[in-house]
Amino acid sequence: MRHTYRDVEQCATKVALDLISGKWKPIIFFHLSSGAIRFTELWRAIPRVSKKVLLEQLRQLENAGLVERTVHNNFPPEVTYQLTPKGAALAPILHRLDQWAMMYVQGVVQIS
Amino acid sequence: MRHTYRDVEQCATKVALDLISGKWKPIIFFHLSSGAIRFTELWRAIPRVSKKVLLEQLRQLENAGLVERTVHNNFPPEVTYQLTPKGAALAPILHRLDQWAMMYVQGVVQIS
DNA sequence: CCGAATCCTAAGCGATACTG
DNA sequence: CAGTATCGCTTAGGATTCGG
Repeated sequence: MRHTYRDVEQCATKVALDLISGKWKPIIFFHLSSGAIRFTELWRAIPRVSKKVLLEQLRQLENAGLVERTVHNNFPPEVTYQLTPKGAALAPILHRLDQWAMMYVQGVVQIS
Repeated sequence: MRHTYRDVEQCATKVALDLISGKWKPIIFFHLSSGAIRFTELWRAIPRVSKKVLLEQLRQLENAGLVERTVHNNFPPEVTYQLTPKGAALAPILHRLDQWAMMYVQGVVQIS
């Protein structure tokens, strides 16, 4: 007997994927896993993304509780972003996805 | 020294996420992990998706080599879908995402 | 039963210019 | 340096209809 979802959002996998699905979120995650980083530094590390969009993605991760935004009262302005514990808990899982993808592109996926 | 991606698509995590990001793909994955299933059976198990969209998602998974489509020469027509080994190799990773998401929605994410 | 064709809408993303 | 505002494009997804 197969299970039936009444609502799409009841699928936990989808919940997780929605949180990290965004054109630049995986890359943001990648960079933040090295530690806190300033906005402009992150922006320069990711070519071809507009500041507006990068900020949108960061806001979404922040609202999801995966990223924390810290304002340092300096001049010139300094704002850093870093992973929260929730976000960091995701890192090892994303790392496994990473490994899978590397094997995937080589067409040699066998046992995980 | 931080790494810089020249192209977004070089991010392996993004490659993987792109393959499984789609409104219904996680749910399709969930159902197919129970074994092969007929199209209409799958369609009925996922309420509120049009056949067109469900077919699109299946095609994409098929083109990605994660799902296999089998035509049985019966009448009435019978077509079943099932995970390929590549697709099945993804299952345990998705399962961990699942566990993370369940803790996430409870706000109690600690150590993975 | 399975799938293709058409039309439509909402959302994501991008380019650009501007501000404290 | 960090962020906002506006505009326009492209695409994913959905409703519906038709066909083998």
